[in-house]
Amino acid sequence: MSRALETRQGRPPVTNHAAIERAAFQLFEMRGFDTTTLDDIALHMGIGRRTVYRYFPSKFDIPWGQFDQNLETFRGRLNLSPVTVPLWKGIQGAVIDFNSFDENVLDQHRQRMRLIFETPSLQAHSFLMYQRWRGVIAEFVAKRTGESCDAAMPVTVGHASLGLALSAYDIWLSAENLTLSEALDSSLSNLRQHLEH
Amino acid sequence: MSRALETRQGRPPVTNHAAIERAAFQLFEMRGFDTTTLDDIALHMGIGRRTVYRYFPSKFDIPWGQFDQNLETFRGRLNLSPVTVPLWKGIQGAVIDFNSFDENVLDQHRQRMRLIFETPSLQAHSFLMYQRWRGVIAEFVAKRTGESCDAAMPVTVGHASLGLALSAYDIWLSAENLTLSEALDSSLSNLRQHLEH
DNA sequence: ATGATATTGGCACTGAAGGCCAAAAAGCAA
DNA sequence: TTGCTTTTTGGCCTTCAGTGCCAATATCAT
Repeated sequence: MSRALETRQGRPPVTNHAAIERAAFQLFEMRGFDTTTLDDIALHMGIGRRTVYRYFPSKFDIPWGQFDQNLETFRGRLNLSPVTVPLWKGIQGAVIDFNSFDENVLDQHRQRMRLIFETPSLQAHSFLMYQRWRGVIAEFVAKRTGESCDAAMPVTVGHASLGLALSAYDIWLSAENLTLSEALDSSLSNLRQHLEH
Repeated sequence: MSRALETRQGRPPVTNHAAIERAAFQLFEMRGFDTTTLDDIALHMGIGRRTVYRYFPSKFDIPWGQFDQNLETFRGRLNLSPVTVPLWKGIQGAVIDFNSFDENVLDQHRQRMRLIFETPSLQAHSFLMYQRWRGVIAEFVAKRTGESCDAAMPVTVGHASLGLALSAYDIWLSAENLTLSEALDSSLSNLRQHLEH
C-alpha cells in the first residue's frame, strides 16, 4: 500500500462507493428503486445530494457498484485462457469464473441482480453495461482471430455470449436449487441443442 | 374502412404518430437526439408539448414509432411457420421476413436504426423494446415445445435470437453492400461456426 | 500560523415526465 | 340556430434527475 492512500492532502472524503451502495440498497429494498429519490439517499446518509453524484454518475449506476473495475478483472481473466483452448470454451470458463461468488456474498449478489432484472428503468440503463461487457468479449475474440473488433465474428460472439449470460441469470433468478455456473452451462447446451438438426 | 374513422364525434386530432415521428427525425438529424428537447419538437410542429406526450409515452419511444403494432405483426408471422420446420429455421425465416423492407423505405429504416444504435441514451431505452421482442420469441418456442414461457429453453432461445438480430444490425449498419437478410444469415452461420469443435 | 490541496454541499438551472382540467372543436338532436 | 355530448388539445404546475459553479471546509506540509 502506498502511504498516499492513508495520509494525503486535502479534505478527507466523508463516504465511498461501497457505503453509498449499501445505504441505497436499504432504501431500494424498502421503497423500491423508482420511488427512492437521490435526496432520500443523501438524507439517509447525512451527506449532500451533490456528493452522491460525485461518486456515481447517475442513480442507475448505484446498483452496479464499481462496474469498471469488475470489467477490467473480467478482461484480465479472459486473457488468461490458453490459446490451445477453443474460443467458446475459453469464454465460457471466464464467464463462469467471473460469476463465481463466495457463499457470504452470494445472497448480496442475488439481491443486486434481482433488483436490476426486475426494475424496468434499471434494466434499460443496464444495457449500457452489457454493451461494454460484450465489447470486452469482442475484443478478446478479435485478438485471437486477428480480426478487427467490429468484424462480424467478434461482434456476433459478443452478442451471443451476452445472450447466454443474460439467459443464465434469468433462469438462476427464477429457479432455486441451481447454481449460477450450472445455469451458464445449461444455457450453452440448450443453445447447442436448439441449433442442431 | 369503418365510417367512424372519417367522421366521428369530438374534436379532431391535430396530428398523429407518423407526423410527430417525421418532425422529430428532422430535428434529431439536425441537432442530435439528446440536444433536441420535446419543446423543440412541439414548437416545430406548432402543437403543445403536452400533446406530443399523449402520442408517445416518452421521447425515447418516438424513434421506435408504433412498435406495438410491429411486434404483433411479428408474432403473427412467427406463428405462420409450419410445425414441420425446425424451430431455429422458423425463427430465422420470421426474423428475416420481419426485417425485409421495400427499397423506398429502406433508407428511412437505416436512418432510424442508425439513430437508435448510435445514441447511448436511446440504446438503453431500446433494451425495453428488445425485451418484449424476445418475449415474443420465447412465447413461440414455449408454444411449440409445450413448456412455460419462462422455462430454460424458451428463455435461452429468446436471448440468443435477440443477440443474433442485434449482431446482424450492427454489421449491417457498419458495412455497405450487404443486405439485412444476408447479415442475419451470416450471423447465424458465424455463431454455428463459433460453437463447433 | 499560513498556504496548498482536495472534498464537500448549497444554489440555481435545464429538461423529462406526468396530473389536472378548462378550453376548443367537432357531431347530433331538437 | 341552439344546446348537449364527445373527444382532443394544451396550458399550468409539480417532482425529480442531472449538471455547472463556487464558496466553505478539512486536512497536510512548511
